[in-house]
Formats: sequence, structure tokens, C-alpha cells
Amino acid sequence: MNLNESIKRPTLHQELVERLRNLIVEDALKPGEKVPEKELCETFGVSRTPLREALKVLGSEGLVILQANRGARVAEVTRAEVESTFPVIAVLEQLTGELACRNLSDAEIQAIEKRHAAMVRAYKARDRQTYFKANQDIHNALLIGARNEILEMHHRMLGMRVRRARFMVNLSEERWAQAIEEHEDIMEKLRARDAQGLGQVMKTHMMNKFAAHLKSMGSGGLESDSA
Amino acid sequence: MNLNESIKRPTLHQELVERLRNLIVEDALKPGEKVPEKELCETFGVSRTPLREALKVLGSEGLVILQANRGARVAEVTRAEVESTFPVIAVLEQLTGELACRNLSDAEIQAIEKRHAAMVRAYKARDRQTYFKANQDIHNALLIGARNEILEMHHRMLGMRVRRARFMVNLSEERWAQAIEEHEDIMEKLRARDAQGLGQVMKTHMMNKFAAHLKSMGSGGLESDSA
DNA sequence: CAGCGTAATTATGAATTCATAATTCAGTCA
DNA sequence: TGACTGAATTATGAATTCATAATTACGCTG
Repeated sequence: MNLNESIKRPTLHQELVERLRNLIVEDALKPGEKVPEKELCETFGVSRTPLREALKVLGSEGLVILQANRGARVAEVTRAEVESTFPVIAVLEQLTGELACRNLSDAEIQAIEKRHAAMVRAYKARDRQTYFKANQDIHNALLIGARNEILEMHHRMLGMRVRRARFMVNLSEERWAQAIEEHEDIMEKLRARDAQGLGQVMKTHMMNKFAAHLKSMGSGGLESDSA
Repeated sequence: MNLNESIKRPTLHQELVERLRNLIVEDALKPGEKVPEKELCETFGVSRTPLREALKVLGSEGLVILQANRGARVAEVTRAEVESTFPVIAVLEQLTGELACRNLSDAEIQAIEKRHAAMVRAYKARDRQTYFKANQDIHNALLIGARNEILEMHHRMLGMRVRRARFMVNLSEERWAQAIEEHEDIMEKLRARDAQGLGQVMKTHMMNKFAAHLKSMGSGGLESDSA
């Protein structure tokens, strides 16, 4: 048992940042909507002070837009933003691959190998739920395996903002097959400890994912950047 | 005249975020020091509420460390953090180069060319001040030229945290010459609109800069990561 | 009846107040 | 004399209050 856990009670504003972030990411608070300060205070049973502190933090993270004297609105996920974000994620993925290749222990690679196998099984069974979970676990393991907290933090920050666009749902049969192939490639490079190669493959993997999404949603599905 | 400018008066907490950030980056508030809440309130003539909101934001940016019931301390710049940050900056530089190459207008490249010439003159005159300024202008122009706000934001965030280590002062004659050569290379690739090439050179430029700093400071100059 | 202007209401930013946790300091006992 | 205990002081987190900007509602005028 971790002794810290039992003692640590985060401050209200920290707790609220988490809660509100979830509400936004889980789409309970919809993009463009005004954040109902009063209402949230009541539901959480706190005063406005810690809630407003939390909103300031979310503002600096770009999840909400703060307008002076006009309160906070949930930030829209514009197409322009998504298009800007993906290339950045892609190069971070590349770095993740390079570093993970160098720093992962053999045991950790084994664990990833297992998750990969599970993912392939889920693919063959057309079990999207399990597939997504395994996929996420793998990418998460690689990110952690990079042993670079700065990289991890910025990767997660970007991932969070993009995930709200929630276009992951559309996964064409064709793209799915391609993704599996790319993952085979990832495992191959990982087994060979080919850092450069893994970096390259992961970057490409992300860019392909991006391209597929753009294609699948065409010009719709997201607010235009002029909105 | 920009009409927006005359109207916009930022909220106190926004103003304070800027001011405090400067105090930290300019080293007026030293790493490890406790942030004197009361004192700052008096000097800025504001109450604790907006100041504390600002501290929460700076906390989420990693510039200060917030401990529950024990206030805020200016974050230390550990060697581990710097070592983690540089590779991330490097890949962002790479992306900056690629995008800037594609998106800069000819006129903008001309302007950079001018700054480059000024930088070389400063180098020959051994004018560090002017050299640094021109160098910064060039990198800034490239970053803006990338036309990617997400990239820009994250690049600036990382740059800010690292700049506090302030080891730019030590610039060996040898490294200086090398940096100039690398910049010649950058200009060459830029003139040729060689996106891949520019990305590569800028990444290498950053990694070399990093290596030089590590070398110049040896194992000292920064707090150890265990501190 | 539509559009404008003004008053009432509400929402927001910031100051103040309050409760409690942390720190300091004095006194006591080994 | 030095370490420990506990009260006094201070600092911190959070609630409340206050002033003002924004929004809404209403009436007036053309």
C-alpha cells in the first residue's frame, strides 16, 4: 500500500481541474457552450473561488476560452487547430519511438508484445472496443518507455485537445487493416531495437491516421476555423 | 493603429501571469524560493485573489510548484529536466524548419536574409549582444513562418523553461564558429526551399547547441535532479 | 408593430473575511 | 544544555461580500 495515497487530499482547485477537464473531454460540456459557473458550484458543492481558479488553469491549457467580463466558454475544436496539432504530435511520436527503443527494458517490450497480440486478436474478431483499448495501452507504454516527462506531458496535452474532436469512431475497414500492418512494423522495429526506424514508422503511423481521418470526415464534422 | 489595442484591458490575473512569468524568467524570483504572496500583492497593489489565480496558471505551466497548504515555490530547473527538454525542442525545430520552408513568403525570406547578414557582421565584430538579438530574431521569424500556432505555443513554452537555466552566456569561440556555419547551412536550405533539409539542419543545430552547453557546464551549474 | 433606449437583473472580477493548517517560539524536563 | 511539547503567530485555502460590466426586460417613440 502506498502511504502517500491515504494522506494526500488534493486541494479543491486541483480536484476541480480534473473534474472539469473530464467533463470537457467526455463532452458533457460541449464546445462553444458557456461554462455555467453557478451551476457547477452547486453540483460540486464548492464556492466560486476554487472553481474560478480551475477555470484559469483550463484556460491556460486551451480547453476553455476566457473572455474578460464575459466568463468562460468551452473551446471549440476547429479544423485549423486539428490540422496544426497533428504534425506536432507526429514529430513527438517520432521522438517517442526513438527514445522508447533505447530505454525500454526487455521485459517491457515483452509486455508490449503481449498487448500487440491481444490487439491483433481483437482486430480479427472485429472487436473495436478491445482493439482501441489495446492500441491505447501500446502507445501509452511506448510513451512512458521513452523516459522523458517533458515529452510525455506535451504529448498528452496535445492528445487531449485533439481527442475531443472524437473522430476516432470512424475506422474504415481499409484503414484498420493498414493500421494493423503499421503496428506489425512497429513491433518489428522494436524487437530489432531500431530506434531511427521506429521513430520513422511511428511518425508515419500518425500521419496516416491523420490522413484517414481527414478523408473520412471530408470537409464536415468539425467547426470551420472561421466560426 | 490596431483598434483592438486601445480597448483591450486584460484582467488582473492575466496581467499578473505576465508580470510574474517575467519575474521568474528574468530571475528576479530565484528557483527554489518561496513566492512571497503578501509582498507581491503590495508591490502590484492587488488582492490575493487574482495573484493566487495567476499562481495556479504558472503552476500548470510548471514555472512554480504548488504545495497544498504550503504555498508556491519557484520551480528549480533540474539537469534532468533540461536534458529531457532539449530533444523535444529539437524535433519541434525540425518541424519548424520543414513548415517554414513551405510557408514563408519570398519577402519574409529576404528579411531573414538581412537578419542573417547582420548576425554574421556581429559575429565578425565579436558583438555578442547584437549577435544574440539577430539570432533570436531569425529563429523567431522561422517559428512564425511555420504558420502553426500549436507548434509555436509549445515551442515557446519549452523555450521559456529552458532559458531560465541561462547557460547561453558561455559561448566558446569554437562553438560560435560552428553555430555560424550551421546558420549558413540553414540559409542555404531556405533559399533552396529544401524543407526536409532545413528540418534536418535545424534539428542538428539545436542538438549541437545542447551538446555544447552540456560540455561547457560539465556536471555543475545546475541543480542535480535529486535536489 | 418594429427598433431603440433605458432600467432592472444577472453574471463576473476582485477584495475581504473566515477557518484551518503550518510554522515559530517559548517553556519544560531529561 | 538540548531536544521535545504546546501555545502563539503566521500563512494558506476557501467562502463570502462588494463593485461593476454585461445581459435581459420593458417601455417608449416613430
